[in-house]
Amino acid sequence: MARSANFTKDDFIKCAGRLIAEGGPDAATTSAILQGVGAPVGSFYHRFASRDSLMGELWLGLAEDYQREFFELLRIGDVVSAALFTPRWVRGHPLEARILLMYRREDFASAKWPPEMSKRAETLGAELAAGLQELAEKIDGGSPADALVRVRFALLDVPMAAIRRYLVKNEPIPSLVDDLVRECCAALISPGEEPVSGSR
Amino acid sequence: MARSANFTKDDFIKCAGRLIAEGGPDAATTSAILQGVGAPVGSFYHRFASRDSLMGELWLGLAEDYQREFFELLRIGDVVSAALFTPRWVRGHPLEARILLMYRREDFASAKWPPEMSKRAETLGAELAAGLQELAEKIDGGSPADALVRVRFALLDVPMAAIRRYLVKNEPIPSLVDDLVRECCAALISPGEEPVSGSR
DNA sequence: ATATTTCTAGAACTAAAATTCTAATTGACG
DNA sequence: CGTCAATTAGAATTTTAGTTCTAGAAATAT
Repeated sequence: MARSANFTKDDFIKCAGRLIAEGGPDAATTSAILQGVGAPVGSFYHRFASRDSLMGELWLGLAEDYQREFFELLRIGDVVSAALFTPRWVRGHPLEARILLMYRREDFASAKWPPEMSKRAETLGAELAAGLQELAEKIDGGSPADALVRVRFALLDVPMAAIRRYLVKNEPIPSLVDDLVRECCAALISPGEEPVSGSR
Repeated sequence: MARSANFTKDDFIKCAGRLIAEGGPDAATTSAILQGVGAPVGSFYHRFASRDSLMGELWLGLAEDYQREFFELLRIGDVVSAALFTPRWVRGHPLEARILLMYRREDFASAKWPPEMSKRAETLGAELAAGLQELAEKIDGGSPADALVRVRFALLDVPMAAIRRYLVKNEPIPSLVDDLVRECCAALISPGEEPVSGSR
């Protein structure tokens, strides 16, 4: 029904991802992306409303992948292995990790994502909060509010902190990181029923 | 010997700091700073070689303050109270903390600080590494390399992770944070001699 | 073959930020 | 009081990134 395309949306998204993994979000300028793909501007704006729009799709895609996998583990219920998810994910997705985990969401949006994307991001955040909440109710960690803080810290903040340095230096995550995460997790979450036997 | 100044370097640095605390490094554009201070461009470039130069002075000043205080604690030697330093510093310096701890150094330098400043930053990093190294030798945490990772994680990474959320939301740091840091620290660093008695 | 629609092309436009440059002030000092 | 250096002043330039716009090319259905 019409001319066939030389490029796909994904060509642009992939290229932007590569540029970001190498040099951060600022390195993914429209012209750098264009040059990387070998496409003219027109072909870019034919597919994306704006650069922010591309950045949004890229970030949301990765964040949704990451969170979906994390939730699968959460369902199973083992707290420690949920805490170990992040280092494992980073090992399995080194490029994606450098994009998703080294920067803040704001670095991907000059404050103006299309509203549809802001909604998606909001949903993601709400789901995560709900999942953690549910888990928090199962442990005893002082008040319910405190238990939530505790769970979020043990399952997300500490693992992130443990991997960040390696992400920044672009080095593989040593297995010592898992030990550190495990030890913190055990200390932070009072043992429901399972002792601290290693999973990975 | 000459005309008296209407502004000081510090006027510009303070104003930039305020802007960054409110809206991040990108909010501290030269024109925003100029407007905040009420000065014309000429007066700015009379004092600073470039915007990067101003950002460098601002960042280095804060980093040096932070690190100096941290080292005073390190000398004393109590590991747990060193780990609790960061939340304490954030409580005492909320504005400075938002500038120093919410962003990466690169956010303050578009890749090009004057070499003198890069040197200062390098020195800071080396001093920190040396201090941690010294401490690492006193604890038993596997190989010497592992002990260093462990100490850095317990004294810096974990406390940072514990406060970041509150920094971002611009909320006061709850005392629960100290508990979490303390618990992790105790779990990570094998007790030299002191048990886990609370200090703050 | 031609009409229709999608896609390619890239020159031109816009906007924002950093920086330069030249001229004018101003205050202390001889 | 006139000179000199530090400082103020701000218009103008440069740079860089994002975006718009108009024209043309290509695939497919009729």
